[in-house]
Amino acid sequence: MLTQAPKGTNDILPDEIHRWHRVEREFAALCAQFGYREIRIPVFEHTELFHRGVGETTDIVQKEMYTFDDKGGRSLTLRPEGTAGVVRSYIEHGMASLVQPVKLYYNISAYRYEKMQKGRYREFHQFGMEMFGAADPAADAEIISLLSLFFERLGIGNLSLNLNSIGCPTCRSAYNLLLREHLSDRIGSMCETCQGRYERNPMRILDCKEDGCRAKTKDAPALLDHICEDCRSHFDALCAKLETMGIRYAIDKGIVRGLDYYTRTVFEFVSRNIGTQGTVCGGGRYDGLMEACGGPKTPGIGFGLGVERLLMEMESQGLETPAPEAPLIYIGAIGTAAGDTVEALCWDLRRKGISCIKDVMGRSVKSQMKYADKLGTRYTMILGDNEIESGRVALRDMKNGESKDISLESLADRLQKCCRD
RNA sequence: GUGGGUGUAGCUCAAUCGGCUAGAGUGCCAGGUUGUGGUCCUGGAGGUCAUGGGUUCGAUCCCCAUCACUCACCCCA
Repeated sequence: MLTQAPKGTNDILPDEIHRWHRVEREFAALCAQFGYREIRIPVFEHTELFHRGVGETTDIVQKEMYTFDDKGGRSLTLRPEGTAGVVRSYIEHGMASLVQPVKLYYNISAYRYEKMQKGRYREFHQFGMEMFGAADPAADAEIISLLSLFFERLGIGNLSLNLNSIGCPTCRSAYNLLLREHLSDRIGSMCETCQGRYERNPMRILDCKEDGCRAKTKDAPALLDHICEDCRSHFDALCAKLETMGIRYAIDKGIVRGLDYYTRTVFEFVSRNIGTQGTVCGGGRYDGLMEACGGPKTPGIGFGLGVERLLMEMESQGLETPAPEAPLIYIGAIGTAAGDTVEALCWDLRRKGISCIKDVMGRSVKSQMKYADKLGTRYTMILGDNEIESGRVALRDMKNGESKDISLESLADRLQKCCRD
């Protein structure tokens, strides 16, 4: 226990951190390019916020939250996703009075108490983005196009983009009536969960994986075919825009999205090669959320993108991220007197911005060379009494093993030139 | 929450049909004459054989439980 990370958590080790940096950099750059600004929100919030912002009926709220009381008796919860916190921040800081739309992005960890498996962890990481104030399908198109470009920049191919509209509260309640009617004569023979869904949220029945239930819902009406005129034209406009940009998508009438606050557009980017948890990114429009959280009526759209899954997908596609460069030079020392000189020399180089490594273990010359080799430094040099006296050293290029006799004084200049190449 | 698989060195894995100090490769550390890496050679450190019970003269091996890891269901990033 003492020496084991909690279930569902992972260390991100030095050997792999460059992959994270790469996608983080790429995402931040792209967001900036599209005019989104970064926001950082707390890891925990008042529990109430998630009840409201994620939805009482969701699995997340019902059984997956890390909730605890602090010493002041407040109920707090580790964020299970990012949107609710961002919405809270929007309201708290009066962002309604900022230039509209308000375009935000974030890079967060999130926490859900779940049984873990491939691609699903208790602590995981998300890139996310929210745009507030724009109800137009152009906003939906912008968000989706940004994602599409993100994957393109990373070299990720064949993620499929699935698209659906789940309408607005008005057309959804009309549809729910229709669906109940359609199922009324057979609901008795369906699974227990579905019977529960029948009253609460009949749409979810269509999402049931039980074979028996599936067969019985095969010919059920699809919500997409029964949305109102406004929702329909919103959806059609979005599709048209995607086509204009050459972004390929598939309409999937089955996407429901677990979170209660979604309206109209829902979408996901799905991978087929990283296991059952193939949803790399899921998002959609949530025009009712801001109001539900006590803010001004404000349309919104956003997504969450699973970073672990993104990295898994990249790995499965054989996309390598080059490891960062090794330090430029290793400077070895023979004897304690030389050690002091090397110390001073390194300090000088480091202040000049040159990356150099020296011995801190009092090792033999041979060991120091082996060490330099393992570090992969481009150059090495060894300083002893002779060098200090003559002011000249052998600068060794580790790639070809050749040494050049140079003056100690010229070292910094030479190395700085190397850095520029 | 339900079900399956797996737990031996930092890593990848052996072995003992139940029997002496549990092995290899790799990695790590150090040496291979006095001041120079990669290959090679030698040596060293490193294991409560996941944990706790049980069966047995004797368990790393058999049985049970627990825990962890892992995959799938549910659901989602």
